[in-house]
Amino acid sequence: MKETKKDRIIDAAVRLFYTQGFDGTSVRDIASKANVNVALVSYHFGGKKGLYEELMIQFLEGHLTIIKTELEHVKGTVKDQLLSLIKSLLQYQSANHFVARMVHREMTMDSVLVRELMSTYLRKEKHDFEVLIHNGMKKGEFRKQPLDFVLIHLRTMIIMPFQSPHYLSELYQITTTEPYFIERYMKHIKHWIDLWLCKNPQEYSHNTSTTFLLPRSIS
Amino acid sequence: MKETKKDRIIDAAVRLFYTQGFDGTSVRDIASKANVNVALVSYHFGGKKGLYEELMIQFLEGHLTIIKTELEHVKGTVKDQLLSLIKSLLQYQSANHFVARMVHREMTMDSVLVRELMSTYLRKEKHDFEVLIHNGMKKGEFRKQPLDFVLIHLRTMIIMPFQSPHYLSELYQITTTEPYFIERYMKHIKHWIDLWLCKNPQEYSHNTSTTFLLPRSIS
Amino acid sequence: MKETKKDRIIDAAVRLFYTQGFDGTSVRDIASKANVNVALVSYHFGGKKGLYEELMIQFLEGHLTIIKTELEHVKGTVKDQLLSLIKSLLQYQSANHFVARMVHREMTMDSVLVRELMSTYLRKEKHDFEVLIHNGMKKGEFRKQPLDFVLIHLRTMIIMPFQSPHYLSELYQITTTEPYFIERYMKHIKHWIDLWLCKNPQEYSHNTSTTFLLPRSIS
Amino acid sequence: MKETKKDRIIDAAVRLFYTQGFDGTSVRDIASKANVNVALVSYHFGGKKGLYEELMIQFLEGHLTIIKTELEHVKGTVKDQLLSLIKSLLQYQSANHFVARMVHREMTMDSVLVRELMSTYLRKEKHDFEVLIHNGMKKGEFRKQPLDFVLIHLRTMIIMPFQSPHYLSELYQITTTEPYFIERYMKHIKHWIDLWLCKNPQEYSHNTSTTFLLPRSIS
DNA sequence: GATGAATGAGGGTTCATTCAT
DNA sequence: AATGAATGAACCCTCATTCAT
Repeated sequence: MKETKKDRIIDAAVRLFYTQGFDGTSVRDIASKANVNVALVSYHFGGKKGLYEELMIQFLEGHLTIIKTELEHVKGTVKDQLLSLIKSLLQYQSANHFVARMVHREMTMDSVLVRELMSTYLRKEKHDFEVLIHNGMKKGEFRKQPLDFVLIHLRTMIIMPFQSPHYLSELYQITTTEPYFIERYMKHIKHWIDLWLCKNPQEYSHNTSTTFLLPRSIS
Repeated sequence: MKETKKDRIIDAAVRLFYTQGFDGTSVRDIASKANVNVALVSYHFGGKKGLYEELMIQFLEGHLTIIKTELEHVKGTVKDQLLSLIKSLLQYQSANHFVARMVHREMTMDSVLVRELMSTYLRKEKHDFEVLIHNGMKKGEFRKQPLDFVLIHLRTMIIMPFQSPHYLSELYQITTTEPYFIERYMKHIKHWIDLWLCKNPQEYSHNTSTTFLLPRSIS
Repeated sequence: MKETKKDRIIDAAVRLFYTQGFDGTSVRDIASKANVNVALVSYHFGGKKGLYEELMIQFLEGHLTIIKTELEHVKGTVKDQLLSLIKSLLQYQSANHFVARMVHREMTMDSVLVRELMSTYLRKEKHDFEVLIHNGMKKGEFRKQPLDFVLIHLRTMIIMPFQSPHYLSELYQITTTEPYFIERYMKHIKHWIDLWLCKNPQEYSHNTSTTFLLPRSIS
Repeated sequence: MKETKKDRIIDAAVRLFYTQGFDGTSVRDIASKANVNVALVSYHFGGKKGLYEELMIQFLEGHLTIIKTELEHVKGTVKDQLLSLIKSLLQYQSANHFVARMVHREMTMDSVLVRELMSTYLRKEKHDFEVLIHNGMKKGEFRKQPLDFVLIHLRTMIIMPFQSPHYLSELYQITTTEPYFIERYMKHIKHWIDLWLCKNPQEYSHNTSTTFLLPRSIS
């Protein structure tokens, strides 16, 4: 059950890519952090780029798997399905938050790799969400409205905490990987769904335990 | 009135950093794209890093200037102020969309520079928005509610189109730099403000000219 | 038993530093003279500076080792010890005359490295000679006299032929690395010791086989 | 009577060459230390090398001038002439100790320049000393003996304090530029001349005011 | 599976100098 | 006399990868 050198490389790589990006990380950095010979990266992954792509693809495939599983197994209203799906995606990112940030950042690049991954994975993701929302409309649960900005908005909310965890922690002292964070954030998203998608929005009960007003320095 | 070599360097750098990131761009790339000697980068900016930071800081200071100017000059309801401010920020980013993406991406890094810039610029930005929203609450325009996620949500919406323009264009054929984009997107944001912040949300009139239903491939 | 590339680098470096000094020698010079890839210098020695320091330290440690060995093993009068020690040091420098000159020149610089090496190696050397001369005085072999200039004078004589071999060869056609040179020079030093240190100086028999009078061009 | 920029360059250059050597000093270092535009070095001296050579030659010509003047004007015994000459040379070097060390170090290089300067200046210097010592022998003041090592020894003593001032100050706390140093050192040299050159050596009176025995740590 | 030596390419920066002003 | 912009060459070093062991 021991950790292989290959695993050690992956661990080290994830952490370094997460912090410094792809170009900012050298194979030597990875190897030395993994306490492993430099040549081993090329041996196991066919080079730095191969390692990187493997990490990206692993993450994105897990992502798609989550979506697929959710859509197949969850019953109930479309809204329930949607909420369950979002929560799963948040948990997935939280469990892999190093890779998550790495992927989200890389996706802002203009590389051949990104273009390929977008065509392959994000297009699928987009399609699944489209179908889901569309179902909600057909069943009368959701208000009819243009889909594009809704989908984009939804995705942005799902991704944001793991794309800019640094911003949240630095300016709001919010740790996005703590288990309680997801619950709090889910309330926020639920509120958005009620307001934006649903026909008869429930009243949103404010969680008064959190910051309600401005810090003293402002008032 | 001619374009100096220093300007040419800036132009080239912005485009390359935008596409490939900081570590993915070499000074030789920049110099050759600017049709300029390599040494000139060090001469004018004290090195690649200096050039990069200068671009970041210029952008962020312009950003803050916009906010300050808006808050001082715009009259009317708080909602009007907020909408005007957001529109200005979108226009500013659109006018500098290369640098914008560059900055937004860099802000997801864990570097000393980022930490400094966050403390300096983003903290101020956060504070100004806090005051604005708080005013809206005091005057009874906005519903009272916890501020943190509202602020984060707001900022995410403002930044998103320029942080991931690639995603929008690739999957939705939306060009974020076209003038008409801002108007469309402003409607979206206005809707969010009405639903989320205001007490008596106006009815949101769907712009039926845009995609209403799913693409044919789905139905 | 073959010569490794590392050795080849050392050989080339020694010769080049000797001729052109540290700053006057480039790693490319070294690598190409050693018929070796440039990167290998950094690989084996951690860079040009590392290589340089390794050479310096190796030489100085050998130097100290000579002194220690001599002082431990040589019997007889103090004068005998002194003469034997000096001869060994001359031979050591002669055997490593490239590095010797390199080191002696570097020691005239005002660098952090030099300050460290002086504190470490030359202080020890000075101390050993002090003890030796002091012993000679206690035993009545040497005349009592202030030590400072004596030590400096002695050291200068030992070092001079290898610090300025060029001067000797250019103006006096004296090759400091020929074996016969050391014997000739030892007579000179022996004379100085007799005159300066010893109580009853022996008569100094001039070696009439060497230049006695001025060259014809003068007379 | 104001200091011209040209002078400022010379001052700065002397100090920097003295500390870091020729290759270790950049034109920018010099210009910035002199508070002067970089291009001015090329303008006034035709480049870095030109400046360097001018400094070397100025010093060596002053050196030769001293010798010439001394030999023409000083009367008395040959020994008196020699002592007066040596003292003048020490004072000259002391007055120009920055350049002195710079020149002495450069003279250990194997460059075309050095070869030329040796042929031109040091050969003359050697010749003048030869004549002087030879005169002393003819007049019966000095013992007849081979000249080569005597001349080399003499020159080494004259140069040493300014070639390795750092060694003296670091290990013996001797400041070679203090006025009193020359007087002390002259006694030492006088002693050597008495012992080595003269026929009836006077008794050497030890200056008991200086370190006589070993430091406590040794005894 | 794992390693240390070795490499060619390219990294960013500094160099001394030139030139128009 | 003096300058700031500009340059081509060279600087040292690190890069990802290969290969014999």
